[in-house]
Amino acid sequence: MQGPTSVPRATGRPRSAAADTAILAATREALVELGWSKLTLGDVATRAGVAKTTLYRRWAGKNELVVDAVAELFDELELPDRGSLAADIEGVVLQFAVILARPETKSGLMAVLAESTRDDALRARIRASIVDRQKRLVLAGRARAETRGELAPETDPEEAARTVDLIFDMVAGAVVHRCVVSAEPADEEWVRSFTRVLLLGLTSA
Amino acid sequence: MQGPTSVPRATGRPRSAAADTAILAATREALVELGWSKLTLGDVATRAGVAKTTLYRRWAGKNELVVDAVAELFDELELPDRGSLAADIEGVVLQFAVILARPETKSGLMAVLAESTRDDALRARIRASIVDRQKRLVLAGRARAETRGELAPETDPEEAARTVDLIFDMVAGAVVHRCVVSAEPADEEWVRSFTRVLLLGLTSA
DNA sequence: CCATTACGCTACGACGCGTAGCGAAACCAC
DNA sequence: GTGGTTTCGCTACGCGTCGTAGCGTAATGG
Repeated sequence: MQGPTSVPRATGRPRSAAADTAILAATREALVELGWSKLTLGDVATRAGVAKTTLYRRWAGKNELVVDAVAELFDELELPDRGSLAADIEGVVLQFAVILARPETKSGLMAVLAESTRDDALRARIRASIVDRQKRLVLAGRARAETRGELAPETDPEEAARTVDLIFDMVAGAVVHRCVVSAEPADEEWVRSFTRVLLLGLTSA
Repeated sequence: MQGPTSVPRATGRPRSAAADTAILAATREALVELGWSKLTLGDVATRAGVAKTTLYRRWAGKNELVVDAVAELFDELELPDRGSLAADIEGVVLQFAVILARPETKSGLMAVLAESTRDDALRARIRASIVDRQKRLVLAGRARAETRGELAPETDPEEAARTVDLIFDMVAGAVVHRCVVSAEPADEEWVRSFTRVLLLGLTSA
């Protein structure tokens, strides 16, 4: 999912990897300054120092380009061991909030999500590049909590999958809504309150 | 917040109210068929049977038009008394999910939210027309639960406001994420699971 | 050296945007 | 009625972006 058409030809002049990174960086820069609707591919090409045609040879359009540009922002998410399930969740939620606080993340992610409601291929690309990629955090956190004895190991795999999806919807949904719609900072205090409600709801079973 | 410039002139030809409703309906229809980015104001005007200039006399642009068109969709939300707090929440969450399942709601709402990240005036319009307008449901549900004795009355008004905001972020965020990002139906089973976690988290205080 | 592919550049038609100008229509005050 | 005022439908226009085609050049491998 990284980059455009990831099929390297055996012969001929190879594609410039530097151009890829320059284009994606220029896209994020343009997202910050212009937002989604005023972002033009010609402007991105100029910022990146490449020709507009080069951009069109690698990406089909605005949507695909922005998905790749935004996806890289989420790769820095980690799940450091903070000793308890509550602390682990607070940590990763706070990281998520920091990334979402950036204007390029908000503008880009929301816009491609809006487009994905009428474009199944785009939605699949988003899921593969961003959503499913980060669901690993939920799985890792659950596994770590089970080894600590904080959570009972789930026997039914289908039920476990449903729970993971529910947690992901609740965490990502609440943080996005807080940052984008309510437009107020998801700071430590808010994250603590949210984590407390979530964890109490999950463990009071 | 209803309609465009809500200052009726004392003299002169009055603005056609039928044109307003026709334009908003045409906007929703175009959102279903074309989505946000391919929606053009010329096309909307043709569908509504009005001139393009008439449209520009009432709305400043695509953003404001779609906000008003989408806001009407949420006005049908109600909070019928179902006997218990859990049932009340399940009912309103399910209504919310039904509205969000419509393609015009998903495409329109997500798009204007994306634009609002770079436009403070638009964000204010969204909050006034949609978000704050529906926060009444949370307040009504809490009040009803207090009279039932299911919830202890909150004494600190500031703490109460924070709790209402948190609940709203969790409910709206989770449903939106489920419908738009996960792209799976927020059916009765999912709503029951979600409500159970939310309610247990809130009442285990 | 030659085939192959990527690159930069220019130019082009197509299309939506947002506005200006016009005559006709609908309303109110007198 | 009559005049003043505002809206409406229509046409036309300049502007900017889109996405593509064509060309010569640069970079790789056989």
